[in-house]
Amino acid sequence: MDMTALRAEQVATAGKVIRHDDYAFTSPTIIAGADVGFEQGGEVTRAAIALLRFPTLELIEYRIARINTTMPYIPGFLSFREYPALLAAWDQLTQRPDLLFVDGHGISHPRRLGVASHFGLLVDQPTIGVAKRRLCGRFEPLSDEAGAKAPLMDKGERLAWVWRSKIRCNPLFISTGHRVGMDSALHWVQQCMRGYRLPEPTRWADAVASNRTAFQRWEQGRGEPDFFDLE
DNA sequence: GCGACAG
DNA sequence: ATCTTGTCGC
Repeated sequence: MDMTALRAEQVATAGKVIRHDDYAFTSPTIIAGADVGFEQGGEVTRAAIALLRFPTLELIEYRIARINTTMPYIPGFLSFREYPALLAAWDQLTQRPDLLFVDGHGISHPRRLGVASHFGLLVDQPTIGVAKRRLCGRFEPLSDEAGAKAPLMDKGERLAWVWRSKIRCNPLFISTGHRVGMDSALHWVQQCMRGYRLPEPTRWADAVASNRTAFQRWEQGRGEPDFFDLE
C-alpha cells in the first residue's frame, strides 16, 4: 500500500471535516456507539454498532458486520483499516442515530483525520471520537478528581478534551469527529456516563461485539424472535 | 538518529 | 486489537 498517497488523501479529506455543531436536534433521540474488533488472528474485521435511546440509554438495536481484513494496523492510518466494516454495519441499521460515538480519535490526529472524523464524513453523520489513549499532541497533567480536564494541544491547535471520566482511571480523549464541536462533544459524552470509565454507547457496542454477559441478558429478555436476522 | 505510536 | 489467571486495591 502507498502510504504517501494515503497521507495525501487524509490531508485532502480532513479539509472537508466540519468542526462545529451542525445538527438539528436540541437533545438527541438516539445515540449510537461503534466498536471494531478482530477475529481469526486478525484475518476478519468485526464492527458493531449499538443504538441507544436518549436520555434513558437503553439499548434499542444493534448490528454486527464481519468482512475480510484489508489493511494492517499502522498508527495514523487506523480509519482505512476499520471503516469498511463500520460501513457494512451502518448499512444494516433500520434507523439512523442522531449522534455516533466512535472508538478512537476524531480530529486529534497528526493530519486531523482520525477514524471518527473519516467515518463521520463518509456517512455524513455527526460523530464524536472517544479514545482511550493519546495519538498526538500534548496536555498538562490532570488532577486526580473525576471530572478533571485539560485541552489536548498540537501545533497551536486545541484538538480534544483530555477528560478523567472516573476517579483512579486514565483519562479519555474526546474530540470532534464531524459536525460536532469539541465542547459539545464532551457535553454529550458526559450525558452518557453511568458510572464507568466509558460512555454507555461505547460500552454497549463493545458488549454486543464481544457477546458480553450484560448483552446476553438483554438478548434473553427480548425473547430471541429474530435471532437470525441480527447479523 | 531516536522515541512515540488510536485500535 | 488479541492472547489470557490471578491478583492487588478500593
